[in-house]
Amino acid sequence: MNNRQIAEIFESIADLSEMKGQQRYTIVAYQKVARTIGQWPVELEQMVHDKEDLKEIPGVGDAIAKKIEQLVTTGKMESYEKLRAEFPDGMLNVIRVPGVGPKTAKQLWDNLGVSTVEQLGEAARDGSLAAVPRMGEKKAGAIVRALESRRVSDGQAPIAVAMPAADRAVAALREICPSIRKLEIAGNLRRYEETTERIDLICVASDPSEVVEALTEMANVAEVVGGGGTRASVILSDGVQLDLRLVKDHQFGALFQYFTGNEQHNGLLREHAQNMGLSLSEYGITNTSTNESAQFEDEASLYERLGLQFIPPELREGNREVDAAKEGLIPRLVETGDLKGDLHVHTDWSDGVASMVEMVEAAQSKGYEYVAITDHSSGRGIANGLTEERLRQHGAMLGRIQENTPGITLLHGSEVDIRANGTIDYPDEVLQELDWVVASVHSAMDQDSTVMTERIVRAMRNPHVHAIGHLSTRLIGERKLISADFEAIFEAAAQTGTVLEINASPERLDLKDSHVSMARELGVVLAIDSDAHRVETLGNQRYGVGVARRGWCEPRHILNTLPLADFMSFLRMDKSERSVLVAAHV
DNA sequence: GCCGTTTTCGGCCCGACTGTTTTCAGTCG
Repeated sequence: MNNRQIAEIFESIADLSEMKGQQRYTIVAYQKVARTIGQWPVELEQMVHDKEDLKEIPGVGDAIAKKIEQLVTTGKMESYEKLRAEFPDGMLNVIRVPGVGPKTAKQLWDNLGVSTVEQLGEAARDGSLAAVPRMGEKKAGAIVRALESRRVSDGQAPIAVAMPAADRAVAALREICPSIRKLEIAGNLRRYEETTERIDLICVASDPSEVVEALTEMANVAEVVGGGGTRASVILSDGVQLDLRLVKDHQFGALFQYFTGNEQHNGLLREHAQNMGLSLSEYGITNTSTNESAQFEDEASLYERLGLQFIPPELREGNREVDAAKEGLIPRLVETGDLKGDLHVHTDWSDGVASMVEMVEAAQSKGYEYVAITDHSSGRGIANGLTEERLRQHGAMLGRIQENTPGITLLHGSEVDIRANGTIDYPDEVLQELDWVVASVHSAMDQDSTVMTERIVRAMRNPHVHAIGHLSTRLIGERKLISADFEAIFEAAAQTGTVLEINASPERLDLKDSHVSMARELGVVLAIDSDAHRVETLGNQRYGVGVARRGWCEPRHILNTLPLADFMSFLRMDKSERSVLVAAHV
C-alpha cells in the first residue's frame, strides 16, 4: 500500500468523522495528516518495515501511528472499517461532489436516504432535495450543474497544455490592454506542478473593466463562465478554465501570495504569523494586539514582514519550507540561466524534424557552451534509429559542423536503448567512441519491479553509459511510471557515477519532483535535458528547471550548469568518481 | 488527534461566497 492510498484512507476518515459529528479538531488532524502523508517522500510501508518512528512525521502522534502500523502490517485498519460500516459505501463519493460536503451528505441521507451520487442527482432534479431544511432550489440547481460539468471533464490539464495557454493569454491581454500594470500567473501553475485544474491570473490595471472585457472577448475563449467587476472566469478552447482577478496595487503582494498557494503552505504561514502575534490573510497582515494592518505591493516584503526568507513558489508545498525560511536555509535554487548546455537533443537523422545544423545553431543562440546531439540507436527502428554505419557518418557530419562553429562545443552522442535484459544496443567498442551516451528504456515497460530494477542497474554499470534518460518512461496523464525500486536505482546511480536526467519535455517531466528530491539526497548527479526534437522545444528547459526547483536543486546538483572546462573534466574522470565534481561545484 | 521560545492542557489558519437564513452554516480556496 503506497502513501497516496494511505492518505486517501485518512481523508475518508476525516469525512466520515465529520458526518458522524466528531470534534472539529479531530477532523482537522486527520485532514492535515492525510495531506502530509500524500506528499511524504519515503513510503510509510518501508518505514514500518524498517521500524522507523512514524511520529517523526508532522501530524502523526500515538493514535495515528498505531493506525498506520496496523494498516500496513495487516492490510486493514480496525477503526476505519468500523467507521465505514456506519455509512453506506457511496456516501464518500457523494461528499466529493462540488458543493456537497460531509454535513450536507449526512443530512440528505437522514432526510431522503440519499447514499449514492446517482440518488443525489435524482433528488436534486425531482425537487425532493430542495424541500430539505437549509436546502433550496438554487442548491439543487448547483448540484445538477456540478454533476454535469463533472461528466464533461474531470479536469486536470497537464502543464504541457496549461502553461502555453496561460502564456498566450497573458501576451494577448498585455497587447490589447494598455492599462495593465501587472499581470502574473499564480496558482499551482506558478509552482510548476505537473497538472492543474485551472489557470489563475492576477492583474493590476488602471481600468479593470477593460481587462475583464478583453478576456471574455478573446478569440480562443470557448465559454464565459462568470465575470464582471473585478473578476472573470472563462473556458479556453482547449478546455482549460482560466480565472482572472483584478486587484489594487497595495493588495497585490498578499493576494499573489495567497493565490499561488498551496493551501498547506498558506496554512503554515498563517500559523507562523499567529505565533508572532499577527494575523495573515489574502489582504495583508494585521497585528492582533494593536489592530494595525499592513498591506504589501509585492510578495518579498510580505515574507520579510513575517521574518522569513523569500520562499520560491516551487517550494511552497507545506512541507519544510517555512521552517527552513525561519532558519535562513532556503537554498539558491537552479535557474534557467544557470544552464550551460543541453545533453539530450535529436535531429532529423533519427526522429527529430530539424537538421543538425539548425539544432546546433539554435543551441548556440541560447548561449550554450556545449550541446550533445543524441539521435536514437538502431533499436528504435520506428524512430529511424542509427545503424553503426550511420552513426559513424552522423559523427563525421557533426565534426564538419564543429569546424564551422567555433563558439560551441559539439558532443557526439546517442540515446541508446536499454534492452529488456539490461544490455545496450550498441557494442562497447562503438559506445566508447562517443562523447556522451544517454541510455533509456523504450520497450518492455511492463516488466515487474525486480526485473526492471535489475535491468536499469545493469545499464548503469556499463562504463560507457553516462546518463539514464527519462527513467520512469511515464507520459503525464497517459502512461504510468514503470514499476521499479527507485530508491535502489538512485543508490546505484550514485555509486556507479551515472547521471540521471530530468527530462524537461512537459509531457514527461521525468524524473518527477519527489524522485528528484530523493535522488539529490542520495548524492545522484542530475542533468536537465530538453529531449528536443525540434528547434522550439529546446526551450522546454524551463519545465525541467521547474521540476528541479521543486526538488530543492541548486546549481551544484545539476551537471549541465558546469562551465565547459569543468564539464569536460567531468567526462574525463573515472566514472565511479563522477559524483564528486558536481557536488563540489558551488 | 496533535503539540509545546506562553502551555503535558488548552489551544488549534483566514475570509468570501452562497443560499438559506432574519444572524448563520456549510463549502471552498
